[in-house]
Amino acid sequence: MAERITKRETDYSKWYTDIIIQGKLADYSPVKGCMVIRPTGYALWEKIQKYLDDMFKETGHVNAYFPLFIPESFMEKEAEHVKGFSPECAVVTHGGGAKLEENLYVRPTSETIIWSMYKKWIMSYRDLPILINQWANVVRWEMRTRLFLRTTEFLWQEGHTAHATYEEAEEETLKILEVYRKFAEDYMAIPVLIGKKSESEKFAGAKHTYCIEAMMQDKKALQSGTSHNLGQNFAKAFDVKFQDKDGSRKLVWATSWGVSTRLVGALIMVHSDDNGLVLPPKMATNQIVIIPIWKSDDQKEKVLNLADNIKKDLCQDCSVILDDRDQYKPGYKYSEWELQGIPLRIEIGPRDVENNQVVIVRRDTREKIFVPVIELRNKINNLLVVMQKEMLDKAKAMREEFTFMINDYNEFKKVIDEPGGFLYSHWCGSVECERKVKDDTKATIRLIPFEKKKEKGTCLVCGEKSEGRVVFGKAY
RNA sequence: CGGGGCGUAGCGCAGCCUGGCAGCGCGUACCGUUCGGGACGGUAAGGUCGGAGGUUCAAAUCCUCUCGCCCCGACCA
Repeated sequence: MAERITKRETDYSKWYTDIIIQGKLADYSPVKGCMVIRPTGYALWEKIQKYLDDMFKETGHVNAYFPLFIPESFMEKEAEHVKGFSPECAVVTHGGGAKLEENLYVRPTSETIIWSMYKKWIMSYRDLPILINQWANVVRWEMRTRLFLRTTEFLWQEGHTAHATYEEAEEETLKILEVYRKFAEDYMAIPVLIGKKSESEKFAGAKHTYCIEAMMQDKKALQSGTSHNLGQNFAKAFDVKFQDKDGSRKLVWATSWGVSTRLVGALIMVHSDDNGLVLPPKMATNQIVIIPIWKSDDQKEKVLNLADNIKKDLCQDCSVILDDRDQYKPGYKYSEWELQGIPLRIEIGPRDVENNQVVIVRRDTREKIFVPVIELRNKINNLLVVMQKEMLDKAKAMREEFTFMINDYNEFKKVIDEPGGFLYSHWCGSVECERKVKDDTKATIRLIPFEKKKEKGTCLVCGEKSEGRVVFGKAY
């Protein structure tokens, strides 16, 4: 008998690792902090890439590719940026057997090398905007790593745009944030809060940072995507100016934005259960697995015949696998496919052939549904839509259950610890109070919500005036 | 970097205290019986006991050094 997955309530962290290792999504590699993304896990990343890439293209962006290596001097050009990233960079000092003239940083993010190129490419307002995205790997030498959530090397996309005006850059920043929100909710079935990061949480080198934040099943927050308005910081650092219509030379405005393989971690932690991965239909490589059941050869022929026909029928709408392996019993197959998160399982046995029906089992609810063969295609298509919606609704309901309005700091400390969740509280805006909350409770300001209501209140910590609530939570 | 745990068959582990044939479970291969929620019996293959040095007639076991990984914390997407 194969090993079971650790229950969420026993050890959430172990459960998460079990899902990934046993579900064959990824494996530990020989290199510390780095993981191998296995085909099952990579397929999820490919889904993410496919949908997002389409959305980026629809909003006018194009893909390009910049080098993995960044000259040390480039990193040092933007003060905040180098301060934020230097400590966590891998640096190449030798190449071809000789010490390099100048050290090369393995990119932790590509602003600097990209803006060194934008300097060459931007002369006139007619060259703007530049709307480039790249799919790439980056390296950040984190002290502690976790599969998908934080690995030394990870895959991501990074958009880097250049604009003539602040307003245009700001519009771009918000447009991408909306793309991220829509993708998270409509495809991954992950409800997200959108808002702005506080000064201390924003990107190193940004004017301000917007983000999407999701709640995991352990009530911790996961920053799932960021969109930065970089102002003119990188234009200044790399001296990127353009000649405007009126003949004057102006600094270019910048944005950058990204999501990473961390999203796979989010997908796992939001939906999965103690039996393995649970995938919303749109994120699954295959939506359906058919498990044929037989005893005699005579039954086998009849069952497989029906299964084949059903597969052909359903393949018109979605991706279907027929698991006709002879060496495993049905029960084993059920467990194996549940581990893989396949949304729907169709069981076809001798009794079903006789009654001209099949059994459908939903992965998310594990509900068994008996359906006449003639109604199957409609029923399946309907179920896939329903599941996609209900998974989002379920995640949203959980988030709402663990969202609290907190006015008193003692109560805050209690609630953040148990049950935990998103706490909406007043904050005066000072770094000191933010810091104190973090030191006392480990909770940080996840975001300052856009829908922040004008509401008079007093800061949770110092009691000074506040104009509205911000969202606190413990983060990954 | 601080704290904890662990390196023995592909995976999970026992054996170490008290030195004496390297074992168990799962998995794998083959044969037979099975097949509607992780089947069973039989046979077989599979090992530099993380590495180096030392003590000893004899080391997985005792001593010294060393390398690596995982978990918790600080840091971070």
